[in-house]
Order: sequence, then structure tokens, then C-alpha cells
Amino acid sequence: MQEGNLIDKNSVIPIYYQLAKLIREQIRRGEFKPGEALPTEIEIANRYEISRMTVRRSIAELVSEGMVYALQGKGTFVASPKLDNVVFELNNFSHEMVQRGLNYKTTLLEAKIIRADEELKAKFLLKEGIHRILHFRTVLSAENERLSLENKYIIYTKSKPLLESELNDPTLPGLIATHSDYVPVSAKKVLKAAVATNEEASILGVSPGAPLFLVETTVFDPDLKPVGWSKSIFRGDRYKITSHDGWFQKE
Amino acid sequence: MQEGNLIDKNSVIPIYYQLAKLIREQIRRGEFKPGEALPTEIEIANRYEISRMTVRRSIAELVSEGMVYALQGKGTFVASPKLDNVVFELNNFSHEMVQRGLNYKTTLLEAKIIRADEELKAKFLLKEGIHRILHFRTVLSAENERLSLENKYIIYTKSKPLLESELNDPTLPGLIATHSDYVPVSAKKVLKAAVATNEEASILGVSPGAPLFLVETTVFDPDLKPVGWSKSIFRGDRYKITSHDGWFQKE
DNA sequence: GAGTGGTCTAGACCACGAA
DNA sequence: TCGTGGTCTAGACCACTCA
Repeated sequence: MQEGNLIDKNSVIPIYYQLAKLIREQIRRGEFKPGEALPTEIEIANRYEISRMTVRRSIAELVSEGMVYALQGKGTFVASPKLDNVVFELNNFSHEMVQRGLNYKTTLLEAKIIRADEELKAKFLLKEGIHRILHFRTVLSAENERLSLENKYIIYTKSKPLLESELNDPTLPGLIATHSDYVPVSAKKVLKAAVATNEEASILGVSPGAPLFLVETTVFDPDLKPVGWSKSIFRGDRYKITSHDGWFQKE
Repeated sequence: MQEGNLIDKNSVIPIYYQLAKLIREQIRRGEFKPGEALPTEIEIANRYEISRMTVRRSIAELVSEGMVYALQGKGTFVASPKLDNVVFELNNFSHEMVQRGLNYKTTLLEAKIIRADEELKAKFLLKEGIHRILHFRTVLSAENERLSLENKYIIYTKSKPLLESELNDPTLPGLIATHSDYVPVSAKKVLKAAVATNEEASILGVSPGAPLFLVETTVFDPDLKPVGWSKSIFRGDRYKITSHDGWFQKE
């Protein structure tokens, strides 16, 4: 609680880092409770004989973690853990698989140039006329089981040959960078719950009506023009998305 | 690109904020391209006649946005937008509805104390014996349409009367705080795709087999003991989860 | 007016990378 | 060895809150 020689000023570990960890643990242990004020920055600086700027840096860490909040003129207070707002992280499939040490592969079912139909013209905000679209259809498998089916569409403005690497694992931003004159800089994803159609079911080896995640991705260039679109389905019995919130242990 | 009287040192807007915005826009406009180095901190400080610490604060903003990354001894570089890793945010239902200006209400179907069965004992890591569990079953509706069905379970260690407010909109952390001696500080959520059972379908007014999101929540106390658990389903035809990544416009 | 957090400075020393 | 980013300081002034 007090007399903190708990900070080693000669350590290789930065002081602000040590202090942030110290306060974080005090909050977790309940020594500072939600709603209570932390000691003032000057108090903390004096107590540990460090500069106020260093204290502020530590507190900034805790603020960014959502653990405390500062009010000008009043003080710095312990926040209540927010357990309502949830952030789900859906990692890149390949990274996931590599991390878990699983064998995975991408199978190219189809790669062809098509003419934009009305739906695609709408997605890409294209005017009337003929527009060439590059269409990829791939299946992701792990441990010899098919897990996901992806349909990718990009506006085709360059006629470059497809590289081996693209056939193996074509990513939407990668395809755009290579086969169009657009620069992909941002993406919007929409996650929906769906059920397998007969065709999807037979490709993925599940029953028609089986639960699926559906992810629609739109990729934009710097002018917010949509330049790539994909619709992917993931087997609901093989995918789950997990999130951790509040004051979980970090490090 | 140069001669930056673009920073107003007498503005009420902090210098670090102005500078961060300036660099962010330069990157978005492509004046600094992915992989390229930004000017060094000292160069920027000299150019705009501000202190290096202020420059660093600006760059820290951009780093936290994932727009640039710094390498000690080398420089600060423009990142490539990461469009693979996706963060889905599922907001608190009530906030969502209020934000959209929709009428919503919570209907309590059931609220009773039960004895923990084997499944609940396992979820809560309870030893053999008799354990009382408080069970809530609620339906969320908006615009007179049922959207979601929630089952909440908490370990019941206090015998406090249920408050009106809890009956209207019982939250898992709120129930734990009021009706147990535990302090909820963190939560784990798992999102799955599912299909409606006959019972669920009739409650929600959809067809059996209709797509659903399933969210299982476990709430923990500071010692990582599970103290609350819920299983909620959301109509797949009414819910979607959206995310934005990369260098989208902020502000 | 006293006390709080918010911003900014000018300078110091360090760790690291590259030549 | 030099230039880079990383840390830290001691002090300044401001905006805000509350009595």
C-alpha cells in the first residue's frame, strides 16, 4: 500500500511500465476500488521519487486499458469493468492454423474473369456498361476437412498473369494490389448467421441447413471506392469466435 | 509537404493532436507510402518548431492506430493497412436500440432458484453437494418483435429481494453484484452460429432451423472463479455484426 | 484560490542498428 | 561512430472543479 521501493529505478524495465503494472495489480487486488480516486499524480510522483511525466505515462497505459479514467480538475478514478461491450476478434485463418500447429491448405475451385452482373455493379458502384470482374472461388481445409468456402470478386483492370502464390492463398487485398490499379486501404466486414444451402452443404460436407457463419467483406481504396468484395462461409460446427473483456490478466 | 505553418501553436487544439492529424492525412493521401520512413522525430520537431516530446506524443497516437510503427535505431515507418485481422464489436443491446431510436423491452419469462445440475456444477467449478443457482430467462424485443432469448445463471449466496430494475433489464454482472458475494471483473464470450430448436423457434417466432447467433458468456471474479454464466440466442435474420478495419476515416 | 489533470518544453542519457 | 527511437527529468503554464 505504501513505501514503495517496489519500483527499481535501475532496472532495465522502464519505470512507467513497472508503475503501471503496480497500480494495475493494486486495482485488481481491490486496494483501489471502482469509483475511488487514485492518489494524485504529484503524490505518486513524490512517493516513488519519479517525475510527474513518468507517472502520467503509466496512467495513460491504464486509461487505454479502460481500467481508470481521468477527469480534469477532479482526479483519476478507477473504472468499473465494462462487460457489456464486446469485441470479437476473428483472426486471419492462416495465422490461426499455423498458431495451432494444424495443417491447412487452400484449394482453388475456380478462377475466371466474368462480366459484372447487376449485383456486382451495385456492390462496386459501377456505371452501366461492361466491366470485367476477377472471380476466385476457394475452399479452406484443415486436417483434411473442409471448413470454409470463399468467393472473392475484384475489379479487373490489369492483365497480369496469376502468380503461384496467389493461387495457393489468394487474399482479397493482395489480389486488388496485383490485378487492379487500386490501392486497398480499408475494409468493412459484416458477420451474419446463416444456414447451408444444398450446394454449400455438399461442398463443405455438412447437412443442408447446418449452421454457418457468413462474412461479407468490402475492401475500399483511399477514396472510399469499393474495389473488392468477398462472401465467405464458415462451418458453424468448427468455428467459434471468442472474446475476453474487463480486467483479465494481461502479459 | 513542407513549410508547415499548418500547425497553429496558439490554437486551443493541442499541438500533438494537430500534428497527428496532419501526418495521418499525409499518409492517407499517399505522401508517405507504406514501408517508407517518416521524417525523424528531430526533423519534425525542427520543421514545426515544437519539442521532440510533443512530436513523440503525436507519433504515439499513430502507432496506437496501427498506421505507423517505430523501430529503435532505424526510424518510424508507415505500416501497411492490416485487413486480415478483424475485430467485431457487439454492443450492448440496450445501447444499440437507444442509439437507433427504437423501442425495446425486456420481458421476464422466468426467475427462480434452482439446484445446480451437473452441467452447472461443471460450469461454475463447484464441488459436490447442493448449490443454489439463480436462473433468469428473458426475452428482448424491439418494435414488438422478439429478437433474443437469454438464460442467465448466477451462484446465489445472498437472499436479497429482486429489485424492479433488475426485473426490467437484468444484466449478468448486475445480478452477480446484487445477489452474490462475488465481484464480477472480467468476462469471456464465445460466439457461435446455430439453428433454432423447436422451442426456441416458437419463442422467437421464427421457423425451426432458422439461423441464430449463440453467445455464451462466463463472468469471473478477480480470482478467475466463474461466478456467472449465460447462454443467449439472437435471431440471425435480425442481427449482424459489423467491423471496420484499416485506415478508415476517424472523427 | 487551491488543487487537479492536460499540455509543452529543453535537455539529458540510453539501447539499438548500420556503416 | 553516428543517427535513430526510448526513457526520464524538472519545471512551466493552462483549463477545469470545487469550495
